[in-house]
Amino acid sequence: MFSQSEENYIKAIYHLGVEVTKGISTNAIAKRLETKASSVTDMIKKLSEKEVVVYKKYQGVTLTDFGKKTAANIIRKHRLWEVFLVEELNFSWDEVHEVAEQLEHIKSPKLIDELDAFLGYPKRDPHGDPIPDKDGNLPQIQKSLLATLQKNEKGVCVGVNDTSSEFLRFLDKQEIGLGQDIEVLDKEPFDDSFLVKINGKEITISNKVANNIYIQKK
Amino acid sequence: MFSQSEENYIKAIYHLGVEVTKGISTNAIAKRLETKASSVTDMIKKLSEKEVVVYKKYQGVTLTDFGKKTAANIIRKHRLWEVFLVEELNFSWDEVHEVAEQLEHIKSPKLIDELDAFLGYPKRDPHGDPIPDKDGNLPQIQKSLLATLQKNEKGVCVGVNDTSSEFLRFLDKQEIGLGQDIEVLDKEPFDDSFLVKINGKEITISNKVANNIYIQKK
DNA sequence: ATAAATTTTTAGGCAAGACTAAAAATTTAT
DNA sequence: ATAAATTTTTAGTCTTGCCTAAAAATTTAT
Ligand SMILES: [Mn+2]
Ligand SMILES: [Mn+2]
Ligand SMILES: [Mn+2]
Ligand SMILES: [Mn+2]
Repeated sequence: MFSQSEENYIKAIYHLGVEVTKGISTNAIAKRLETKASSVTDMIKKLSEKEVVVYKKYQGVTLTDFGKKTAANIIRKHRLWEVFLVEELNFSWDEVHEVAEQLEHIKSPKLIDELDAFLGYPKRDPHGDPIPDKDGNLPQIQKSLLATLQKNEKGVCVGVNDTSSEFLRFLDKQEIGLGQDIEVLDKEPFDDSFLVKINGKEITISNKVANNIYIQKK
Repeated sequence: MFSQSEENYIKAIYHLGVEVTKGISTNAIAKRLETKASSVTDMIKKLSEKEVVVYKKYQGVTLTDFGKKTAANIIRKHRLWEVFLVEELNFSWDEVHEVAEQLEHIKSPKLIDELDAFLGYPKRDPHGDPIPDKDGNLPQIQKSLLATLQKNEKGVCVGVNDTSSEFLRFLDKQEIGLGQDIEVLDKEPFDDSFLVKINGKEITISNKVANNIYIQKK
């Protein structure tokens, strides 16, 4: 069994390691967990002894298969709880993260499977992120950033990159959410902003925003 | 905010303090939490500084009003989660304790109120114990031990004293549960056992068992 | 009332997980 | 290629929460 702290490190390493072949740097982990590099080195050594990561001094870390599976399980719990909070307890998608961050550490073999069944085996969390299955398999869907769409292309919103409350509330205000159809009417070369049609309305979206919305082209 | 450990101490002191006017002894707390007396003394000092308990050396501790309210809130969370596990996630009443012991420490103002509403504001947990309201008020019901019933008296099962898995599974086997009608047909002076009628069946119940079942006379 | 037994506290330590400051290694710039 | 900058590790410390062993206080027995 892993401590809460160990689990947070494992999850951080997993997330930092998506689409990266090299070892994850000490500093990157420290930054993500808002801690100091020296603390990370300490923890890395422990995780290395527990065979969760492979670690060579100054080379960064990589998750072992065991580590990846462990990470997937924590993420599975995190995302299932997020679904529960939004679907059953009236949380909005910008309120769930902090609580799920705690709930993901609850240890109970039965709890998470029953929760999964109770929720109807959801495939994605409230932010559009896929929920790993019991064996840690994570279904990848094909998605692209709204920013990559060309003029007159259409897509449907399937996720967000930035999951901060600020951004999510901004999207709420603009009436942008998962499943929403989005059409690029025009691109402004001056500031790379987008004129899009959402919900029948035409609105302007900054490049930064367009780079934080995932869509599926259609 | 209190740490998980602090919360467990507060809860233990609360439970030990029910119907006791004197201070709760260090040893009693140690026994309940399966820890050492010296550890208890350490923690007691900390809780005393935080004004959760009143403590005089060698005199045991008493919860302050603030401490009582804090305890009630933890117990509220524990019991609401137990209801959730049994009512929604197919846990049986002997499986919930360990998980609720973890869930009770989740910090979220919104979570527990929404859970309460989601569950339909339950008044009692799966073991018949009352659920404190938001302000820490705990409705006391009138209940007595089955062992206090006289021959030919009847009652309905409203709770259990021992909440161990062993005892609860034993009750399941005997088909004894909350809401069950129980009639004392006879008392055996030799071993103080009881002949009772439950579910139309006549069964013999040891004195020990009779001292762990709460009933409401009728 | 004194002695014995029990309870409680103190003293000293340990492990986890964090931190600061300094040393060592690596990477980047010139 | 060397120097400068950056990253990473080490060394030493701190807090929390636990432990054992011993001392002190209280309670119980004679
Ligand atoms: Mn977490
Ligand atoms: Mn999410
Ligand atoms: Mn607990
Ligand atoms: Mn209960």
